[in-house]
Amino acid sequence: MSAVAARDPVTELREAVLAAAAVLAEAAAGAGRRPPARPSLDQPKRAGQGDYATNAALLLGPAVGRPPRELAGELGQLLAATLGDALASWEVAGPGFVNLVLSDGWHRHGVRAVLAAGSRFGGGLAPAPERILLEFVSANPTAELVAASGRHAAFGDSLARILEHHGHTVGREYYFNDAGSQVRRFGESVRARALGLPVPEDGYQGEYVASIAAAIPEAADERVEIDVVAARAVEILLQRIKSTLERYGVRFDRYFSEQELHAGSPSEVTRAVSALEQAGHVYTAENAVWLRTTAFGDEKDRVLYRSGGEPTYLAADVAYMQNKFERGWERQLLPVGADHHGYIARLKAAFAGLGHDPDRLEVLILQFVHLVEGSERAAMSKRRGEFVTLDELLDEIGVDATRYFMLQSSHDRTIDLNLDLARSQSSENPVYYIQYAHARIASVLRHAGDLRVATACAAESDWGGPAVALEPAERGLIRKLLALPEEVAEAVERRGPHRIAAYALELAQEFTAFYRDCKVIGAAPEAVESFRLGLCVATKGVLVLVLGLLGVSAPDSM
RNA sequence: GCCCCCGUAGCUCAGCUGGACAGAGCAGCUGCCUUCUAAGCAGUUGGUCGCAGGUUCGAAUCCUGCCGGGGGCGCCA
Repeated sequence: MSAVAARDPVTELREAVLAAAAVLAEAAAGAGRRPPARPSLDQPKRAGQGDYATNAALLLGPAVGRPPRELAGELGQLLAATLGDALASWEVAGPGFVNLVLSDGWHRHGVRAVLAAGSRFGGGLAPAPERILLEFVSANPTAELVAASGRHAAFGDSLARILEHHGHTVGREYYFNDAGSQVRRFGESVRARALGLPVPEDGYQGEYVASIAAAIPEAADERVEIDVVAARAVEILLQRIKSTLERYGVRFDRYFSEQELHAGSPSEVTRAVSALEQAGHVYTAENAVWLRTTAFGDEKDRVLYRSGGEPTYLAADVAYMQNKFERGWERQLLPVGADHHGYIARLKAAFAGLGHDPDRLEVLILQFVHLVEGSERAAMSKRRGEFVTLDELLDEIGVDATRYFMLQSSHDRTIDLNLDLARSQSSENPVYYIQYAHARIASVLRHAGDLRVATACAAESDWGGPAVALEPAERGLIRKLLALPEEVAEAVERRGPHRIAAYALELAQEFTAFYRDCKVIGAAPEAVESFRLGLCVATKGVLVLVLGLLGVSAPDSM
């Protein structure tokens, strides 16, 4: 818990509102009485409704049996007393909102706070920091990464960055299946290609398989076991996947091989299943070994070992979850594709069966990325080889546009990707608008010169007093900067990087309005120029910060 | 049949643990480059928030039903 970071002006303001609401609640109904819901502190969209507005009195009214507008008046008086000079004016509005107008001094102080916090601004606010393991992408190394993987990669990477900024410790892992039937099938497809034979019906048809086969001299040698060919092929593909991810700016702490879980005696899979067995959740029927997931709300029990004795993927997944837990990760996040939704219940059941709190395993569903051609929806099947690879997408529209495109939508919304449209519109991607704002600031600062900027940003610099009124565009930009802490908190709470993408765009818009209305270089008196330079530096810092959270670059010129 | 997600402006989407006349980008139309970057700015056109009920002082937001789109219901993952 960072005391410095917690002292951002909006958090202070929110605390003041909560405190005032609590005073009113207690006065009405005795100590211990609290408002029924958390009062809002919004920035109203419409002019004339204050810089901030709270519905505290509206929530309190029914709870204490008094008219909201009357309570709102008392709330305003309490706030005026608490906030002193920071509050320029307040009013009761509508059914009982309290609209607050903050002073120019409060706004100037806000810019100082942003500058002082630097790259830590808006961060470190997690009330209870946790050790979180985020497993994402985890695409099987039987094909190159497809465009849809770009969504998973961008989502997971950005979420990790946001969680870290909020104060959590995050581990990023890519789990890959290098055992089991799909891998064997892949090996068979590679061999078929090497021998010039038709690829099996249920095999992998894509052209890339031929290039893999060509890279494995022993693939055509039928004396070499298929598992060896499969292993070599997996190794090659994993390398390709890693380089694509690197190009995409996505980092993993570890690539976790499924085979690790099957190795040793007893293996981790064996140990995990034993643990479930000792807890009484395992039984044998029809020669197969079953996990009683129905005891935890699943609709039917699931097989751990098939009748032939082979472990299922579920068995390995259970072992991996246990492995993560034993390494000290207290929360596990697992973004998966929408086609895995039926898998959630059994994973949570197994997690609970191992004795863990199922709330600490969060499976997040990412809806699909649909490839659209014209108005047709095209299928993307890895086996048939009909897909756009992530590399192709990056070739076409670049890393920054791809990441922003993937991150701007909420994870529960399907993304339609029209390659032609993406190509023709890539220059209209909002990401460039944001980057452009950053480049403009960089240009302004270049014109001012390092020395001038440094003196302007010094803590003791003169930024003008009450005699110099701030422009509306300045005040608006400052409030947008100060909104970052709650935006980050919101993005964390919802596991929603798209909130940061939207915020970045709004911030760029506010800056552009400021740039339009407020000349920086040469503004008079000098204190105004100093203040505006400080505001530019603060804005640039926050843009760098949020673009960083999205994994997007912040160029100094465009 | 059962389960999950979505249905907001011509297009792509924010807003959805209820709040004050519905937001942005793009596209369209009209203007603006001797002025800190025109990848920009100003103005303008455009929406019964899928439909119908319900809860509420107040519903795009919560509940129910229906319609439409996507996905899932194997000893595949």
